[in-house]
Amino acid sequence: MNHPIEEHMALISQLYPGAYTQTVPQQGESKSRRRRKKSKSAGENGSLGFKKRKLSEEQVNLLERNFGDEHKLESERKDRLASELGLDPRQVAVWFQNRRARWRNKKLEEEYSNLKKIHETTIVEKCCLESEVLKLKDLLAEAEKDIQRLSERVDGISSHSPSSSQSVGAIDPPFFGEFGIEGYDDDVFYMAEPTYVNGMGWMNLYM
DNA sequence: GAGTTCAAGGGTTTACATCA
DNA sequence: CTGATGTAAACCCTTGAACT
Repeated sequence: MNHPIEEHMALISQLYPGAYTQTVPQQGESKSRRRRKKSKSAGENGSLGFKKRKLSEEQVNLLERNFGDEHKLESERKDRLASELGLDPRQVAVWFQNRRARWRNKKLEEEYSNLKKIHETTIVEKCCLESEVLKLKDLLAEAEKDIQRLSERVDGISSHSPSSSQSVGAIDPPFFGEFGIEGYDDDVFYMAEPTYVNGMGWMNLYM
């Protein structure tokens, strides 16, 4: 009694003469693992030469639907699909392998484009932060100039006054009050520890 | 004729069976 | 039980025919 798959393969051989005839095991022959032999040219063996056959639209549609359900192909499903599609189970397995490879490539491409987007927005963000740093540096320079001017003014006043130490103490608090800073000594911009804001560690380079 | 697509080839790995 | 050997199938990367 013939195996159903072998009967099926015989039917395929009838439907597609010349295609896969090399891979269909003959009566009493053990099933070979290796499929077709590589042919140097299609017409080398005349009508017996291998001709690559494209799967039909319906076959591909059914395969795609099955792939959508589950990317992995168990042996039972492979045989069932093969018989539904009129294909060799090996062809179904190959199709799934190739389809998984295409799926992986697509995934990789998507991942790459997502990373690219993230990189681009990070670059823009970095530029904004850099220009912010420049603005703040300008402000800092201005403030330092103000400090310099005020301390020169204080020096000028104190040189005419006998109680110089008192007047300096009287002038300082209102000056820092202007910047909304209280309780600081003259080292206003000293930072004891590097202050890392989320993802902004690089800012310390400018400090 | 160069580039792309896709079924299939071929090598490797893994799981299981058999045997000494 | 265990290690060696064989076989089948799954997987991955490459190849080559067909198509654009």
